[in-house]
Order: sequence, then C-alpha cells, then structure tokens
Amino acid sequence: MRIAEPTVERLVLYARLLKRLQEEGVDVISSQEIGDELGLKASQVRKDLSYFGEIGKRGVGYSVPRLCEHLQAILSPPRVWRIAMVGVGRLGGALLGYGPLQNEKFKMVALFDVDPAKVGRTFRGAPCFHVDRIADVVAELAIEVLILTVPAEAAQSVVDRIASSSFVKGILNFAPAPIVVPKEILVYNVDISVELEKLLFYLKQRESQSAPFVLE
Amino acid sequence: MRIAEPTVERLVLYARLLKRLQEEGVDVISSQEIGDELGLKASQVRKDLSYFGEIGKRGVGYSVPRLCEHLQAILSPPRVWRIAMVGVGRLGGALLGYGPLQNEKFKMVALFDVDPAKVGRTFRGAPCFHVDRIADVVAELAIEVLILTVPAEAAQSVVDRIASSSFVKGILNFAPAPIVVPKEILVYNVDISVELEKLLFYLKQRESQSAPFVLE
DNA sequence: TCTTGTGAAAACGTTCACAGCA
DNA sequence: TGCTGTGAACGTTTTCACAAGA
Repeated sequence: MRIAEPTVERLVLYARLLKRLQEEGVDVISSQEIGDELGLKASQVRKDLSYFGEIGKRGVGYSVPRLCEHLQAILSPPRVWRIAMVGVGRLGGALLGYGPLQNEKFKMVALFDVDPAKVGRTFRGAPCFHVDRIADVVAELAIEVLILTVPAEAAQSVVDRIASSSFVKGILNFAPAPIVVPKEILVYNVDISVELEKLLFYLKQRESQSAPFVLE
Repeated sequence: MRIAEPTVERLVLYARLLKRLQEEGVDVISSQEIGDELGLKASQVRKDLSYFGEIGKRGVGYSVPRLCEHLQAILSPPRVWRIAMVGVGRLGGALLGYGPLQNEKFKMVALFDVDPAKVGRTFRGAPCFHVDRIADVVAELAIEVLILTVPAEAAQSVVDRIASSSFVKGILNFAPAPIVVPKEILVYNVDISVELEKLLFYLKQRESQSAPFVLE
C-alpha cells in the first residue's frame, strides 16, 4: 500500500515522541495524548497508525514500548545506506556535525567539493574528493544517497554528472534551486529561504487582515 | 482571498525563476515552459498565477519583466521585518552567513545563545545576548520574527519565554522538536532529519516493490 | 493558431461518527 | 465505560477541458 507523504512525516514525529516517552518510562498512551503533544487531532493519529495493523488496545490506548518498536520497524531502512555530501561549505559543514543527522541508518562515505584546501582531506572520517571525480567515486564507493549542499548554480551540473549511472537512488537537496532528475531518483528539497518567504508572506497577510480600511 | 500554502511555495519558485530569466534577457514565457523548468503541470502554473489577476496574454504567454514585477509585489513584505536568531551553534552560525538568507526583506537585529564565549560579541553586525534576557531584548528591539536554531530540548523553553509578550509574530523553527505556541504566532518548521527520514522511507519502499517475491 | 483563464471533475488528505472490543 | 479502528463525509488541492482572446 502507498503511504501518503504527510503520513510518513507524522510517523517520524510519532517515532521521536514515543522514543522519548519510553525513556521517561511511560507505559501507555492514547491517540488523544499523542495528538496533544504534536498538535494533531486524535483521529489523525489513529488513522496514521492504523495503516500498519491494529497496534492499540480498544478502551486502553497504545502500549508505549510496543508502539515504539512498531514505528522503528516501519521506519527502519533495509540496511545502512551509503551516503555522500556534495558541497562542504558553511551549510554542509554544519550539517556534517549536526547531532540529529548523526544516525545509524546511514554512513557518510565521501564528501565532494571544489575547494583545493578541502580536497584530499578527511572530515569526520569521510574523505573529500574533487567534484570533478564524482561520477567515478560514486560508482567505486557504491553511493546511494547524496546530500546536496552546493550553491544554486552548481546543483544541476552535479545531478547531471551522476544521473547516468544508476547508483544514486535519492537526493536530499538543500540548494535553493529546482533540480531535474531521471524519475528513478527520488528528490526531497529542503529550501530554507522558501520556508522563510512563506512565513513572511502569511505574516504580511495576517497584518493586512487585521489592519482596518484595507480590503484585499 | 486566502492563498493555499502549496501555492505560496510555488509563487516563491516562480519569482526566483522569473528573476533569473529576466537577467538572462528572456522576454516572454509560457506556462508550459515555466512548468518544465520547475517540474509542474502548465495548468498548475496558470491557476496559481490567475489568483492575482489576469497577467498573461492569451496566445502569447507571460511578459517576463511584467510577471517578475507582479510576483515581487505579491511576495514583498509590508516593510523590513526585524528578526533575531536563537542558538548560534553550528547550524545557526552557518545560516547567519548563508547567501540565500541575506535578504533585504528582513534585518537581523539580535542573536541569543547560552555560551559565555558568544554572549556580548557581535556576529555579522548583530549583537549576541544571553538567552535568559530574551524576553526583555525582544521587547526593547521590537523583534517580530525568530529563527530557532537551538537543540530540541531547549526549543519549548525559548518559546515559553517570548509567548506572553506579543512582539513575536512568527517563528522559523529548525529544532527537531514540535513547539507549542499561542495561535497568534505563526510557526514554520524546517526539520532536516524528518526530510531525510522521509527520503529513506520511500527509498526503502521502492526497493521492496522492485524486489521479487515480496508482498507488502 | 496558440496560450491563457477558469469552471467542473478528479484526486487527495483530514475529520467525523460510530461500531467493535477491552 | 473508554478508546481504538475505520468507512463515509468533508474540505482542499490538482488536473482536465474548453471557451475566450491575442
């Protein structure tokens, strides 16, 4: 069955929350309580969880350890993904050491950059290659996922260089630019300035709504 | 009229694209061409643009300078927002210098951290205060928007300290934690590890689909 | 003829409301 | 009685299909 993207997003949040609750020694939790914690309707929580079988107990709620394990299983990868980061600038560098991204689900096996000062060095255990060598290195090291933290102008050229080989299956794109990829490659965009623009747009809207004598 | 969030997101992408096209000296563009560039259906592009009046020419397309100006006007804020960043760690530091966030739509007027080595200093023109002083400083400097780049555990406590005063109207939350805010405050979450988890989830799904003899 | 603008239809996601079970 | 699981209703967003205009 196909699981909708908003559902997957919430599943990650449930998994995080349940892990915390388990550490706190909570035994049982209701869909209502989960919803309160995460700002969701109880019915939403129940529907999301029901896609993966009956896991709660009617009249009682969800066993925290059981639901936690269940969610881990749903979100656990089939194996450890081999991933690489392209662009070890300010943002890339920050993400390399970013706690929430230190994860047992993948192994950072290579870095790529154009800066001669970085190429040849090793950062947090991952060797840095020149981007010009990306096609070869991706094949040699069997890299499956790329984290793209290059400037907008460079994003598409990186994609083009790895698109022909069928090693890369997914890209997490931080570049503020849309990238065109073959449909075999799955792309998620994290576009920081788009999020900020959206926030400012709706703040503007709210402001003009509350302002008197302005019709829009 | 209320504009749907997915529409606003695409408007930002249109604005970016049109700006580039204008610099390249392109004169006219069709909804089909815009769609091809951004991976959207032409009908989607037309519907989005039509919410703000008839801007194209039938049989011809959209005038690039005209559409560009139109989009700027839609997305332009009523004034320069006064914003602050809470948490000048690895990620916060990277965002401070991040090109796409150097923006004439807002001014970074303050930073907050708990690290004594940072408090009292100035980074990129913005003075850094101790987080304990946030309630006062937000009021003094009339800060309207916060960028939250603190650890997950600290996010809610920051919010609680500024929630009572009605200065802060929006928060861009990078902490991998849900935050509870009064409904007057608008929150956008940028949760990097959630995006990566979603990518890995769907990669897993694709893999198990193509694998033979596995029914799921 | 070509491309926009737009109602209507379809697809998608959320919420409701209640049956079913502890 | 209380809370889950779920079909049906609802609301939202996307896509279609075509009339209207350059």
